[in-house]
Amino acid sequence: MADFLTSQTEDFSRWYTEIVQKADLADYSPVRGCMVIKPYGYTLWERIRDELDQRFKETGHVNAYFPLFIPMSFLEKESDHIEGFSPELAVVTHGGGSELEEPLVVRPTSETIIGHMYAKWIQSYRDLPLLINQWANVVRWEMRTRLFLRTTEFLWQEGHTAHATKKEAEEETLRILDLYTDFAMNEAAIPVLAGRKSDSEKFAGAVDSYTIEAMMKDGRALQAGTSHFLGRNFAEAFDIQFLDENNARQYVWTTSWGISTRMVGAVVMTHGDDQGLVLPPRLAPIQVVIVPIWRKDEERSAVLEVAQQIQQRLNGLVRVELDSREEVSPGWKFNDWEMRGVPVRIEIGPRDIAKQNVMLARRDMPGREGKTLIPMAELETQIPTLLETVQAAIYKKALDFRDSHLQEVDTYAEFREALEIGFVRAWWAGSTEDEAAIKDETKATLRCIPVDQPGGTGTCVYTGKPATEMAIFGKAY
RNA sequence: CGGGGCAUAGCGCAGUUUGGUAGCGCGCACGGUUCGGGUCCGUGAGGUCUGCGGUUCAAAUCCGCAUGCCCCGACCA
Repeated sequence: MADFLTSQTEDFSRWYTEIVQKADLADYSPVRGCMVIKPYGYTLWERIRDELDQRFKETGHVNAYFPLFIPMSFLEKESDHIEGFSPELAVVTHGGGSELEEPLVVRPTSETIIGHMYAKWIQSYRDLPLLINQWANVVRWEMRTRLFLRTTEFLWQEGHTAHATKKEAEEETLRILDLYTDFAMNEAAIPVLAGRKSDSEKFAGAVDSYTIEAMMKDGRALQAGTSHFLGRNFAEAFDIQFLDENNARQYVWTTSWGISTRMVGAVVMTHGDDQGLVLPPRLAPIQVVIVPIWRKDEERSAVLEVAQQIQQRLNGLVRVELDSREEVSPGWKFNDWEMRGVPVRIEIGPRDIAKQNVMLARRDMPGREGKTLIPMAELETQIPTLLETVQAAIYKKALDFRDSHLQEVDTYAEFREALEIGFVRAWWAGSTEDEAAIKDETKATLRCIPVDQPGGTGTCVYTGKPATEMAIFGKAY
């Protein structure tokens, strides 16, 4: 195995920390809990951002930008909201050399300031629905941080919508949940469980929170995106009212939803292996890398010339890069690009040029079995197909892993045993206190009550009461 | 914020027990060699030993305080 990287089985969490740094995704900053996202990691985030943004636009949303600073008093207007966030707020008390009259909060999320503005902007039912998203940084003062998974400052998008009816707002909440699910599966190749959060796990200020839960390669759960139905909580707190068709004053119904740079961590921990990152082709900053191989000087220019031709032919078709570095050997480059998770590698040397072939190597199938020799003429047709094949293959692999680590159980004894392996699905009719007790006893939390239910009834795995829903439990990040 | 650990070259570490002029591997620079799965050899650059204070003829080493980071618990996208 690779001796430059701790293996996943030896210490998964160490593997994660090492690969994030070695693959140049991110680096630690001088400020506690913060990270620098390096160009390769940021490009990956840009790919995530662009795909999501396109989906938001397709569903009628527009982007705007709201300020970083929020008056402290705004957060206090919604009691659950301030209670949930106050322990993790960064507060600015001084500006321009003197103490501020009212402290400013660095946004942990923007419901309040957006609520304030929506109250101004919304007058009539004709102003609704209002569908705005923003791409922003937010700050939450976390106790324990990990690169991408939980940092003091992180990047995300937060959508904030206002609707005339409860039904519309609930539909919006679920539409976004579907959108997130679709993104996770089709772009990030991450199978997720979409469902509702329990009361104890839901967003501070929400009526209902929905989540997409992903399983990492160590069997632990990662909340990869959330969509909240906020009811009229923020509408009442910020007095967001409109006149309906009958000239009656009504409060709006709002939603909010977000996906953050944590998604980068989800990609890393879903697909990575002992050689390093394995990136899904649709999100990979570099989809194809060309590694030229030569022995003698006279071969060098010939090989490089063909390699450049290949690059030009593929340019525009896929994201391709030519590695013409002379100070490292081809073998070194193979390992280097595998560590960085590039989905497909083209190897081209004098032998191939003589026969007008190129060697293709798949990142998801290390070693010889992932290599295919193809005629050079077929590059334009074979490469895009191969990328889609790899995309499908890594999704299948992740899905098989998830399914083989998710067990359905009837008894609490089985429940505890199954948690050692991964997720548990069980009938559930417990209370918030029961959830807390389970967490004490097993360290597992209720991840979600899946949208897709088997139907029928059963017996609650913990309380023994009759249950109408099944829930997913797991140990979470 | 509670419990534990660590801080020495860009990175990973030894040296600290028993105080005596700073060392190894990787990386980096240069030269050569190699190149179809992390080549090999040589030369070289690089350190207020986290900070402040104390003990001592002498401190990376002993003592005190401070700071930062990592791991384990309570909170979280």
